[in-house]
Parts: sequence; C-alpha cells; structure tokens
Amino acid sequence: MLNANDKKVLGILSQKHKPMSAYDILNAVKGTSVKAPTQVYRSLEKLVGSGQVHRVETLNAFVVCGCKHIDTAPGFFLCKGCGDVSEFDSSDALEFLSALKTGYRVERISVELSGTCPSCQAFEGVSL
Amino acid sequence: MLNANDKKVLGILSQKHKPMSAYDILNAVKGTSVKAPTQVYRSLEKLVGSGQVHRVETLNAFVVCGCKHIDTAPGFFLCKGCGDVSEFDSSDALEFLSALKTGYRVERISVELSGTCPSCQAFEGVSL
DNA sequence: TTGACAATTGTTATATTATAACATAACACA
DNA sequence: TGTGTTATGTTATAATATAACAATTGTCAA
Repeated sequence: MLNANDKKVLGILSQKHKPMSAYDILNAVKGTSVKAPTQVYRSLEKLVGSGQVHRVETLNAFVVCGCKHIDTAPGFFLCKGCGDVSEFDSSDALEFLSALKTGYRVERISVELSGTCPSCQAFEGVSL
Repeated sequence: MLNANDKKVLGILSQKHKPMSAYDILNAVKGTSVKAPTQVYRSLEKLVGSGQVHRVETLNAFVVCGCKHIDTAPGFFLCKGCGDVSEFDSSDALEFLSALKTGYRVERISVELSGTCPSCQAFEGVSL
C-alpha cells in the first residue's frame, strides 16, 4: 500500500517521465512532508520493489515504469542528447543470456543501452 | 601509455580479480604515490577507455577485463554470494536488442545479470 | 478504554562514490 | 633557457546512499 510520501514520489516521476536522481525527486517535493533523502529512498525502495518504478543503473536514477506492467525484465535505451528514456522488454534477451551460463540462477537483470535517439541524430552538426 | 599510478591500479584489480570500488582500490594502493581519489579515478578512466578494465554499473565498481580482449561489448554475471564476476560477450545480445529500436544509435551497452552461481547454490540452506 | 508491543514515518548524522578547482612538476621544442 | 602544454598531485566539495535513533501511529489482548 502506498502512503502519502510514496504517492508524491511516484507523482513526480510520472509527471517528468524522465530519469530523476533521488535528490532531484527530493528537491521537487520539498516543502511537503518529504524532507530528507531517507524518505525518498524508502519510497523508491517500495516502488521499485513493486515494479512501478525502475532504477537506471548507469545514471543512478529512477524512472517510472513505461511498460504495460507485464512482470518482465525491463531494458532501457537512454539518449545522451535529450535525456529521454525508452523502455523495452528484455525478457527475450534475458533468456538468450541465461542460456549462456547454465547452472547460474539469475535473479536480477539490468540491460541499458545508451546512445543517440533518432530525433537527436537529426540535430547533429547543426550549429546554434 | 600507462603511467606508474595506472599500473598500480591495474595491478590491484588483476590480483583481486573481483569488482572493487574506487575506494577499495585506493586503500589497497595507499602508501604509494597514489594518495587521493582523483588519482584512482583518473587511472580508471584511462583503463576503462582502453578496455583493460570494465565498470560494473550495478555495483559502482571496477573489474579487470576477463575476456581475450576482443573489442566487443562485455556482459557480466555477478554472484551475490561470493562476489565473483563472470564476464561474457554480449555482442549477440546487443545486435538482438539494437534491432528492436531502429534509428537509435547505440554507443554504449551495459548488460549485468546478478544472482547465485552454481557453487553458492550448493551451499544454500547449509547452516554454519 | 488502555497499555504494551510492533510497524511506520520522521529526523539527524554519517558513509560512500565522484568530481571540481587549483598547484606543481615534467615534457616538448623554438 | 624560456615558454607554453600536458600530466600529475593536492585540497576541497559535490552527489549518492544508508545508519541510527526518535516520535508517531496502528493493533489487539486484557
């Protein structure tokens, strides 16, 4: 069950729809009952645990779940240009990878690609 | 070209053959000319750039390259039990994934699986 | 009820990871 | 040598994350 703090954290992440650090989130909700990092991290732990939010390891940041909440392994494309994140299902890749090392029990998967999205590629070389 | 500091950092990582944080490394080489975080991070940047060391995103740590140095995308299995890391080639997975989002230019890939290795699974449930 | 314990939330402090900013030393070469 | 450039050393601080404890709220038996 989500409490008031959890809802604030989830609300901000849903609004922005981009990866935010715990401190970005803290700043965004400051002035409310959420006043300290611990509170943000506690909410994030709950939200990540329930799959409503994902942690982006390469950014030390958090993003609201963008999939239809099928309980599968999320993967991300991260655009260095605009900061956009595009979520995809990495289950197939996971099966593929799991097959590589038999006997190893996989409990968690992190697949993160970063680069340049089509829109940002279009702006490359354009001088302002 | 590697300087004296770089060699110390690479040396420690090669000895341990496990993921180490920058500060683990710093402590391990302390007393030498390497005295501050900046120095360790500078060496790590160089070593990661040349592919001799990889950054493990899910651990904020660094590990010596365990592959034959084919210049491909590394992937990791990380054992929560013993801390061992097993490197594999994720190029195939990368191609697979890249195909999912055409138009997106992938510049960096991070594939990290964590779980329990066969050896640690054997010890599960054994009370000490 | 209420009092005793557990679980949740708030608060303060601190640990861990990473970079900025500037000083000094080594190097290149006119 | 002098002078500019690059590499390295040093100090300080920023950014990310957790620990430890206090206060509050919830639960439920007596």
